[in-house]
Amino acid sequence: MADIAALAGVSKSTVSRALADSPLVNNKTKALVRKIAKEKNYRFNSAARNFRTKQTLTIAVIIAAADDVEWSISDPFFLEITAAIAEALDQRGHQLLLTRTRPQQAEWIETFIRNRQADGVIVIGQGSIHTQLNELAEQFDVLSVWGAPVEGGQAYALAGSNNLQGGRLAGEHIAETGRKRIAFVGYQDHPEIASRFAGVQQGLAEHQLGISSELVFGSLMDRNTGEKSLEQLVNRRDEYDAVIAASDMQAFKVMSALQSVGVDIPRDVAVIGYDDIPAAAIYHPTLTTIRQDRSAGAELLVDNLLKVLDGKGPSCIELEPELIIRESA
Amino acid sequence: MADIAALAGVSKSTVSRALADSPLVNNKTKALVRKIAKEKNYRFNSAARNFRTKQTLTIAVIIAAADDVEWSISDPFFLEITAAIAEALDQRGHQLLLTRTRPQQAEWIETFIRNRQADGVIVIGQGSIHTQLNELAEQFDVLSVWGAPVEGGQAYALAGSNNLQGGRLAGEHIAETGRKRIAFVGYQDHPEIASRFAGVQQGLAEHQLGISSELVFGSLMDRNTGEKSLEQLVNRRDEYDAVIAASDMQAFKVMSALQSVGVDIPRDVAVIGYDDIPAAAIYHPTLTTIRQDRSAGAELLVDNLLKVLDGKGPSCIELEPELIIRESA
DNA sequence: GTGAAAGCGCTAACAC
DNA sequence: GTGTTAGCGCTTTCAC
Repeated sequence: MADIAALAGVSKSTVSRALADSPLVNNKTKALVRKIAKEKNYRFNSAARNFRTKQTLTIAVIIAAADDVEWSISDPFFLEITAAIAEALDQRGHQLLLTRTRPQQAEWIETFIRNRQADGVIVIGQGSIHTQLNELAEQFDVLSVWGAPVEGGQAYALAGSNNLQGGRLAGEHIAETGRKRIAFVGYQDHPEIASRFAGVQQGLAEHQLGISSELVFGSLMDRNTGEKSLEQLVNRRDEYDAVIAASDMQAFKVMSALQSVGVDIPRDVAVIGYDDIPAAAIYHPTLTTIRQDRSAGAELLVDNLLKVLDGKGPSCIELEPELIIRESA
Repeated sequence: MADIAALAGVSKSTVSRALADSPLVNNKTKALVRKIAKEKNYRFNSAARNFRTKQTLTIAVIIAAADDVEWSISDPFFLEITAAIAEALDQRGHQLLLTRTRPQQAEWIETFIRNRQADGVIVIGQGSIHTQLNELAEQFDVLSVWGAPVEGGQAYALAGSNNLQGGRLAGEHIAETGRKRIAFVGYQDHPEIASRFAGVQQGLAEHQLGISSELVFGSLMDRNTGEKSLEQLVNRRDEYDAVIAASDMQAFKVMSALQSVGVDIPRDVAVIGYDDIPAAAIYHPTLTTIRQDRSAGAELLVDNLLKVLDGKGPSCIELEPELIIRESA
């Protein structure tokens, strides 16, 4: 920068201002400085700038894993929304620091912020750390979370799809296609899944249907109990004619296991998923599911965070999910 | 830091050294300083540290898209290897800056490095920008690429699975299961896919088999021609009894399309993929495929990069892929 | 409209 | 083994 200043016959300050497009500096000077900077292939040193301005224009993204549930890594939905966040951040002039999942996240997030490695943090999935996230959000206004509203509210900005409505859409659709004996698969300790389940119940109730408790199965992605749940599900295959799964990946597991024992989908059993990941359109039969819009979700997460960083209060917004009818239900 | 120094009755330098665990500083002093730092909840300012040390301990990751080929975003393999890189970097004390894909990558990468936003760059997939990558690597020794060796060699560090061998495994397996009329699906302008195809040919040749040119189809992921290729593939379904696909996602598309018109897999047509993404074990029938180890690949990419950053020459390493036999072939 | 100068928080020569 | 000091490259106040 000093070199540019010397070449242009002005001071470093003027160069700085010219490059920052400050209205203070004369247009002619500005043009000259910029021309020289371009010729000399000048690039600002962002380490110095970050240091000086005390902001990094960088946002950290964490994929929160629910304990014991292999949900995060193997599920394309989380990775896709991360990619969408990268895009949204880029459009707004920010960068994305991708971090590895860790159990003791809350403490870790704090270190992260205080170290000034990122201006803010986006957490995908509340997992089971809502309380810690809340405490953290009360100290630092830098949190934006993808998940579901929690009883008692939350101090952090929240975005998510309307899981209750999504569940209802699934329940209604299943009921409308004439199915009577419904099974549900998913990890209900998770706020989002709990809402989906509640929605399913509502949707079914509108048609005088319900889910009997023996037909509620735990997550098929659980490292410890997933196998067993799937086995039970297969064993009881005569007791239901439809399965509502909490995610597409689980729906695939259900279909594959049932198909292996000769069950025809959807003739014998209808299956419906949640997320609408790309594979949903490719599976045979193609998967009926509830679509969550990742791009819209990502933009919401980013805008929410930027608002919070700007000193505005945390918002809580839910996107409307959409029923995508395909072959499986 | 000044505060900690004052509280401990030592100088800032000593605090800096104590926290960096320098052998220069007396153990007693060190313990005292660390105790106070901990009590006061001191966190170093990484912006300042980056500025001072001229390194960020951050690595940028780019997912390179081949033009017109919707390969990157919708394919879980790329996202998974990204997650594995995050893990590998973390273990080595580095962070991962995730960047959005852009057409004019080469120029962009340069800006990136000169801005000192990252110490190095990992590019996933060479796409069609091998030449630019090479030019860049000659200027800056900060590049590590996932892909396939290119004729004439490359100036950047390269890691990838041995695609020739992977292709051969697929070809041999198909031949050994008694299939005679083989089709291939994939985008051969891509160096990795070209190698896979060559390997397939070799594997088949060992059994006096080959692929007739009418049975070589373009990528099913191509935004413009993908649909048409798939349609052709279905129309000619009586002309082949096996399909070798360049990726699992394409294999799924093939299976789904064939199943929809009543083709039984694997009885009528065997299908084999490449990657072994999680869904491969879930699809019905489960997918026979060539496994690329993402964790090993990610570690290789990171270690290669760290070596290059350390001033050592770029290495070129191929991982041995593995045939995973399941139901589809 | 421009320049001079201070200083962000840390590390690393260098001195003792 | 510890302290003193300089300085990384930039932005921004303050003075003119």
